[in-house]
Amino acid sequence: MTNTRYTVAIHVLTLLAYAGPEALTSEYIAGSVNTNPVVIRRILAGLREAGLVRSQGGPGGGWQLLRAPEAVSLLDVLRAVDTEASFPLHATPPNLACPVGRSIQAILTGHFHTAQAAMERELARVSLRDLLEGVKAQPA
Amino acid sequence: MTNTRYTVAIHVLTLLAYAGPEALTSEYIAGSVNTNPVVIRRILAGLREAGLVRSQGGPGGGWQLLRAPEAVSLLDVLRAVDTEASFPLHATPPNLACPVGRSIQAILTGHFHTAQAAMERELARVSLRDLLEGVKAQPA
DNA sequence: CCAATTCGAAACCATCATGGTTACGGATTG
DNA sequence: CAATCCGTAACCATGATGGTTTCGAATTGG
Repeated sequence: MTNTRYTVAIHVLTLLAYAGPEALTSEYIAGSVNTNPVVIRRILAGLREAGLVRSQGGPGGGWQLLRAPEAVSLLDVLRAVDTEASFPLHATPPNLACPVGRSIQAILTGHFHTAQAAMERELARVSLRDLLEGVKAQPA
Repeated sequence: MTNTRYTVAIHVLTLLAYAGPEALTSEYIAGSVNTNPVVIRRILAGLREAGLVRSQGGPGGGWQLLRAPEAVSLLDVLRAVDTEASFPLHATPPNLACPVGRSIQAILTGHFHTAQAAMERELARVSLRDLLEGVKAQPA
């Protein structure tokens, strides 16, 4: 999994929280992330669908955070980008004539879900505000 | 991450545990997983480096589990295949001239590590023996 | 010693996800 | 009306992944 969208999404949301009510353009944001504005718009489009941000066209437009930073958890962001962080099963279905092949997927699904849930519990404990505090505590 | 090696590794190890002391050939194992023998050998080569299995060439050869099923956890398997399950950071380094860009990676690394650790704690609680019991409890 | 078996490893390929880029239309602002 | 900015499609290079073929080497057992 070399999918960096989750990290970029968190970065961008933290930047928006840092900026407060001011709208930031995708070009400006891309300057902080160090990538292309279209990449930023793609990711922010998903976050908009999740109700986390809004966009505004035209001069003076850009992107704004719709919730208070303490009301957005890292789990919220994960759900918004939906980068299926779980464990993928087999590429091709196992042999159903084999006792192990027949049942392994159902068994693993349960255990993977439990592990995933434990991870999500931790992500739910961290908010954008926590990240902001970390950023501001940074030495110049 | 559409990396199925972890799931296949667990499947194969469960199959070896199911077979007991008998050695299974990569071709036989591939029949259960429903893939190519070389794919199986590739994955098992990694598990051998981790000390989980051994291989034997020639007629009557094949693969055997080196530990008791209850002594192999899903976390052991994850470490063995080392499919960096964590969250990748930025594709290109963020802009260090931006306060958020400068500090976001270090901050996220800590939180990601905490979440990853919680997931691994759950994986450590499940052993191959648990999976075997699930397989054997399966209706014919 | 020989033949069959099995792994080991390299090489190659098709497929797919990803991030980056260009381009252009549409909406908004002033 | 002109400038700004998003929305979206299209295209591309890159890399990871799983599958496949092939051949050599080691081992086993007659």
